[in-house]
This record gives sequence, C-alpha cells and structure tokens, in this order.
Amino acid sequence: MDERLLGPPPPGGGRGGLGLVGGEPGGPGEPPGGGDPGGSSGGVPGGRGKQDIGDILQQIMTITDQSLDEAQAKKHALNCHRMKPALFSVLCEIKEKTGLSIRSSQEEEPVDPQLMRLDNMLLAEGVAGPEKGGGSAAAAAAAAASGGGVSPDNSIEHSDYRSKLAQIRHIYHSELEKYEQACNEFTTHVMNLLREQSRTRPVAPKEMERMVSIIHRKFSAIQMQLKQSTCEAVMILRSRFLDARRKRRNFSKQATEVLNEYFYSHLSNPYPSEEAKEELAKKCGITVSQVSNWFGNKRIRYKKNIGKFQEEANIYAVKTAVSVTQGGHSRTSSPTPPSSAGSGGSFNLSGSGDMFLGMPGLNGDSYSASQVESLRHSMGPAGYGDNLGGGQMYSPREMRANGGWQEAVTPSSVTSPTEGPGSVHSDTSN
DNA sequence: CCTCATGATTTTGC
DNA sequence: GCAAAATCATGAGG
Repeated sequence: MDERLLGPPPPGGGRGGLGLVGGEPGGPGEPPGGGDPGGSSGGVPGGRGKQDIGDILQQIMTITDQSLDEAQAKKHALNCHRMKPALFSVLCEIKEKTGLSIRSSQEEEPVDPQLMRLDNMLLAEGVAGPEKGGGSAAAAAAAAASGGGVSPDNSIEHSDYRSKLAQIRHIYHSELEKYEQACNEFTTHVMNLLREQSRTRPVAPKEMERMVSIIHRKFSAIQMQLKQSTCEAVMILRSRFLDARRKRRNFSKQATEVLNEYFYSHLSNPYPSEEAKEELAKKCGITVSQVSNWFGNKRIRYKKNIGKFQEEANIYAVKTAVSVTQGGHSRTSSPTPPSSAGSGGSFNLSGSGDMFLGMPGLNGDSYSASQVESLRHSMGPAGYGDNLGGGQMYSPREMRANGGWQEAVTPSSVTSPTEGPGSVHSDTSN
C-alpha cells in the first residue's frame, strides 16, 4: 500500500521490488495500475469504457511500445534532473514515516517459544550444538530418562542408536546449511534488485533491512519445519531405542557367573552394597540397576525354590573352594569379620569385598569375589559365623533385609560343598 | 508351539 | 527409598 503514497512507480519498477517477496506481511498489494507501464506517462488514452475489447487490446499493444519509449525518456530525464537526489531523499523520508510506521509493530519479532523448545531439544539430543560427543550425551540422556543409567560402552543397540542419531544429525546440518545458503543467496539477490531499483524509486535503507528480515523470517519458518521434523525423527529413534532396551536379553555367561559367584559366596547376606554393585556391574558389563534387578530376582527365586538352586549353589561353592585352595591368596590378616561390625556386613566394608572385587581375575575368570568369601570361610571361626548359619549377627540393616531371607536361606550346605543338597532346611520353600 | 528361564517392571509393605 | 513379591515379556530349547 505504501507504493501508492509514493505515487506511480516508475516503469518496470512497480513489480520488481516488494512483489518479489511474495508473502510479505502487510501485503505487497500491487497498486492499481502499478503494472501499467504507461500509467503515469500520460500516454494512455482515456475512454476505455465503451470500446470493444479487441480495440482496447490493439490500442494497448501499440500504446505500450510507445509509452515504454516515452517512459525510458522520462526516466532518463528524471535521473539527470538536478533535483533528483533531494527529491529522492524526501520521498524516502515520507516512505519511511508512512510505510514503516504501519509495520513497526511487526518489526520486533518475538522469540518463538516453540522454536526455542525445538532448539533446546535438539541441543539436548545432541543433534544441534557442538560436534561429536553429542551422540553419547544424547544416549546418556535417553538412558537417564529411561531411569536406568546405562554403561556407556555396553550394548549393541547403543552404538546403533548413536549411529542413527549421527545420521539424523548429519542430515539436519546439511539441510540447515542448504537453507542458510539459499537464504543468503536469495537475500543478496533481493538486495541487488532493490539496489537496482533504488536508482529509479525511493528505497530507503530501512526498507532494505526490513526486506532482509522478512526474508530471514520466511527462511526461519522453513528452518523451523526442518527442526520439527528432526525432532520427530529423534523422538521416533529414541522410542525405538528404548523399546529395544526394554527387550530382554540374557546376560553373558561370564556375567552370570560373576553374579552367581557373588551371590553364593554372600549367601548369608546377598545384598551387595552400592560399591559392590558398581564393581559387579563393571565386571559384567551391565548397569548397576541391572545388578540390582538380578539380585532381586535371584534372592526371590532362590528363596522360593532352594532345592532347585542347590546344585548351582554347590557348584559355585566348589568353585570358591577350589579357588581358595589354589588361589594363592595368603591373606591371613584381618579376614573382615563378617557382619559382626555394624552397618556394612561383609561387603560393605569397603576394605574387603570391594578391594577384592576390584582385583582382576588372574586368568580371566573373575572369581576374586568368591575368593574373598572362601578365604573368609577357611580362616578362623569368625569367618564361619557368617555363612554357616550359626549364630549370625546381622547388622540392623541385615536384620531388616534378612527378615525374610534368613528363614529360608543361609543353608549350611551351600558354602560347604561336602554337604549334600538334602541338608537344606527349606522351611519357607514351596 | 509349548515350556521354562530370566531380565524387567510394577505393586506392595516397611 | 529399598526390598520382597507378583507379574510381564521375551529368549531359548525341546
């Protein structure tokens, strides 16, 4: 609309400028007659009303050529006019005052909250933001979100997830680059056009700025779409990843061995401390919560059916016994009197269990945990008190924990391989 | 396909 | 919040 205030656009100029930016807010409304090259030249004959269309057309055809020439001449004359610069600046001023004031409200673009959300999410997911490492961060975030905490080097799905995320990231960035490039190209193109036009019509610098911002807004809308679809892709990937994690997969044999070792060697009190869990998790290549799950399941299932697990228990007991006899651990000092001390119980005393847990198995078989316990068994009566079901002195916590546990378990047979399975007192077993 | 084993999740009690 | 118990869901073996 502002065009009209400026009077008729110069020939050929009416369309070029603002019309380019198709959806300009406020409407690039062509002024009536703006497209008529002869509109201002006065060459257009009046009396269009009652003539035949054919006649009109014919006239227009002939007149247009005529008026174009005329317009060229006028344009030249105008450009050479000594008052032109002054006139130009005045026109610019008027235009600014009128045209821009209308849009002033639209000028300041509020930060789109949705865009912010998308940006934040992409950042959090590691799609946007700094290169590399983002993937693992995102995976960690995903893991955290799933409530588990996953060992970062573990699963196949994990690397799969990361690679997929990297893929998305790559696509996102290349698309973003493309958009940016296109935006820049388009902007310079428009700027050039405007500059070109500024020779023939008043184009204030502010108008150019506005145009640029309009273009940027348009392109940022496209970018937003890109971000949105990227977010969706990430969400889908994530949900798939989480679903995949949900799928049960048996632990490795070695992991089960390690866990069982610990379980049967701490049968009187199979409640690993946080540190012990962490060590076990590290050893088994699983998460701490998985360790917790495992022990939870193990305890309940063992208790429910001791008979069934007896064989297993004996196997591990034998193992521990063997590992003791040939283990070469000649620790005779401080065998960590189990459970006589208050809180920790056998494995809570970090000096004992954890230290052993931390020791890598000599030959790859990580039996150190059981070695500790076995060592304890073979050392002094204090050690036996723990596992032989004699007078057990549990810490308050153990008491609580074993409230249900000690009734069913602490079988004397388990830790002494010489005894048969029959000796289990399965008072609570079904 | 059925059954069992087993890891994970949910519910419940403390 | 932790552990027990129940339950779900899936993998593996027959």
